[in-house]
Amino acid sequence: MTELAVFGDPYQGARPTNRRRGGLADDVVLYVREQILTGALKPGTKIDQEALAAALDVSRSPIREALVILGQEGLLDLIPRRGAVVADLTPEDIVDHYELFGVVAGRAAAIAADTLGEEEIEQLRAIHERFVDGTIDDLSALNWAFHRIINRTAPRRTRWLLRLLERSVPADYYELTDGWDAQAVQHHATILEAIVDRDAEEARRRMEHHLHESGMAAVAHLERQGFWED
Amino acid sequence: MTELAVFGDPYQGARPTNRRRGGLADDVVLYVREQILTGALKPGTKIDQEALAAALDVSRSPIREALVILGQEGLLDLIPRRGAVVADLTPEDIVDHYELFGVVAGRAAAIAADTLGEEEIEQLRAIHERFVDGTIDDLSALNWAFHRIINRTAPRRTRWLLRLLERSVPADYYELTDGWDAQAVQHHATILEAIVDRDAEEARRRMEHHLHESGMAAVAHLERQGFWED
DNA sequence: ATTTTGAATTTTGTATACAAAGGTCGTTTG
DNA sequence: CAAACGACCTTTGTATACAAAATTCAAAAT
Repeated sequence: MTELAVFGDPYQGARPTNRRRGGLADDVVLYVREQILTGALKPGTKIDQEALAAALDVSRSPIREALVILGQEGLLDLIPRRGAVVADLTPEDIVDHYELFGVVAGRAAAIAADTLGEEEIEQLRAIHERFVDGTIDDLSALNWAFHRIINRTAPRRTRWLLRLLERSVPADYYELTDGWDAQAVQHHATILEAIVDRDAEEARRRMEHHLHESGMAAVAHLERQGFWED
Repeated sequence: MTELAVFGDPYQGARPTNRRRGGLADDVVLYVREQILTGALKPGTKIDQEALAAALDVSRSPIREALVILGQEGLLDLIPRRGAVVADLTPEDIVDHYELFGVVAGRAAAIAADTLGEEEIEQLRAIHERFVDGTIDDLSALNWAFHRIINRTAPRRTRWLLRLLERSVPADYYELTDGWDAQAVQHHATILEAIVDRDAEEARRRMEHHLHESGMAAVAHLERQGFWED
């Protein structure tokens, strides 16, 4: 019943971390995004290109490309001729972001309920079961794997948007919140159930709810971390 | 009944065209995006940075920044160390994109139904009426103004996403499709009605439907234009 | 004839140089 | 004393230069 990984773990897959190295700009993006999402860089802070370049020991070329990317993600405000400033990121923004995440992931879940193959549903169930007893594996990876299977079936543009929404928000942080796993297990169970029942609308609603709650957890976590202090 | 524009037309507002000039990169983005969305640049075509720089008479610095932006928008695939390629843009992609547009704009409409002030609803009605007889004004501008009022009330992150979805897709094109106006008028009427009734769920459904149909119109238009020929 | 190999060439990614707009701060002027 | 001005310095935006990876293409090998 639990044997299904013919070619290894079904969730072996390449999480962004493993993704092939691009240029220096990617490193800069990762670094600055981390700084922003951990609260090290407060909203309103101006990004000094020269200083950042010196700190990371690269030239301004990759720095500028990174700033453009972060600007597109909404983490920086790029004001022509006067540089980049860390964008506001209020609790309302986080909640809103997760709400958007919800409607898009909800769409993916609805599609998954309609189109997921039996084998894939079996994979989903297996991952979920591992998630339930939660001792053997890295929970964060299992969580990711669960959503991955659902999102894989979504059309291309939807997958693109999901990736975008996934990275421009604090993640992997709230997952450590005490009690989050228990809640997530419950949510996943209900989502899985709806998918098994081929009930697309229900799958959508439950996924939206799951992400709504995740947003609340993220806000709570950030507040606890003092993200909005000072 | 039709007088309400105290400070001029309620839809005088700054459409992206009027928006303040950034750097050269913005021009390049506009140019390349146009080329892609009109079909002048076919999917799979490689972008020669040097050639593009020469054609637009700028250096490669703004070119590269533009390519990064278009990559984030999903119009280009940026492959490290081997350049940018025009991304696939199939009918399914267009439909999917408008579907996403639908769920996000639907969220905005639901919020609008709950939070729009009476004066704003009055503005909406006025714009809609001008849209109905459709002779005096630029229909595209009125359409834009209608959605603008609804979207203005949405929270920041939602507005950000709407802007993103708006520009990375063929627009202002399908609007010229014969019969589109009539359909749009009907849709707008039903949306307005739901908002007046403060029926958030109905407003959401109707907005989703509106954008679904818009997507179909966009695909039909592109097909008619020979976007997918050759 | 097809594949392989390896210089020559092109093209990308990064660093540096330069011009112009923005910001600073002291002085002047009302 | 406050506001306005302007010379000076900083920082951005753009262009150019350079190093390294990728592509090309012709000759060699199977």
